[in-house]
Amino acid sequence: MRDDRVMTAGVALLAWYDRAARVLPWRVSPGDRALGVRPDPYRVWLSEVMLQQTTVAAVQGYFHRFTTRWPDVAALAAAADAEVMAEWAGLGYYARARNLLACARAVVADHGGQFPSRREALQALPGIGPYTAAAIAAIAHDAAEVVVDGNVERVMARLFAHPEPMPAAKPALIGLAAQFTPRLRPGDHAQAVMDLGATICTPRNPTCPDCPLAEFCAACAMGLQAELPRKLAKPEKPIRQGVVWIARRADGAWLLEQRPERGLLGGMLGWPGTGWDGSDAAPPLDADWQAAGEVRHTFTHFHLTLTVLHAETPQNATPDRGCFLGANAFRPADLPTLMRKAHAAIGHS
DNA sequence: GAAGCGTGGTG
DNA sequence: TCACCAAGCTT
Repeated sequence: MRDDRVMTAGVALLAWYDRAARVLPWRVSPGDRALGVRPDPYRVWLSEVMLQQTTVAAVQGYFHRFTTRWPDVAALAAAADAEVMAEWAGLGYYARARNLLACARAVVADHGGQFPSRREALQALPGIGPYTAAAIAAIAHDAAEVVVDGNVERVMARLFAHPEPMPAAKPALIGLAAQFTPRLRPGDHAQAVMDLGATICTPRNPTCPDCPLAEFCAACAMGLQAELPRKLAKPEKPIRQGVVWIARRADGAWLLEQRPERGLLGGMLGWPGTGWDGSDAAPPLDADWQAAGEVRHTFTHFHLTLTVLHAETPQNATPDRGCFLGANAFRPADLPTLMRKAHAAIGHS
């Protein structure tokens, strides 16, 4: 596409954004942005981290609870690890929560409590990679950064009918995104592409008749919009098995343990159990273990079938693993979803 | 560079 | 039902 045509397409996209921008709690509307209002970098950062590989619908409630409880980066930096992990429970990719805290503390300790404004400094912080650094710089500071996420890749692949499959196409798509990013309003431009990708130029069944870029789009002209970007087939997910032991003491306390910092569900609370790779383990204490059900759960790269065993234990029980957590202190909502499912499988409160 | 890392929605 | 997918980062 000719340069002036690309520029015209960018203008059309911003015009569409000015009337169709989604209203989101971490955003400044394009109208307010034009008046010089800028979003709070803390809220932009928090939203961007939560939105990594996660839908807006899933993030909304978490964002509201986090910002209510910890309204600024200093408050979050001062929070206890377990409180933040519990608040993140259910959102997934728990390394994000650990990095979130590490980042907040680094901003307080090394940056005087102010988020850096430059992309390079942002990207040096925990949990902030190339995308998130560019997004914060562009959205919070209107820096002329090229913001490339899955939406941008998809829109670029279609707009320019780039046939190369992902992820090999990434460098070329970054180049196209750089060509497409305007010098004026780069923050609004980035958010406009996100909105377009989320509402019109969707992965499946894009609604080209509603698209402000339709007349510029090479894929749409060729009817290829649903085929792009091409992706290589993913390997099949193996099925793994495991067991969890859910013990309830006479006083109502639950036997839980904190999982190792690294790895799956790292740092989260969970029920003592076996590994999920065929490795064996002994129950955390001797008891009359009863089969309570089976839970099926799918992670990013495998399916899991979890056998849930349950036992009532005497008040003086001394487990080999984990700690009893009082009935008042235990909330299923503090557990990752898999562990909530296991708790639900035993069928009482 | 590839693998590991969650979950809920959807077609 | 089930495979695919979402505003990626880390190792």
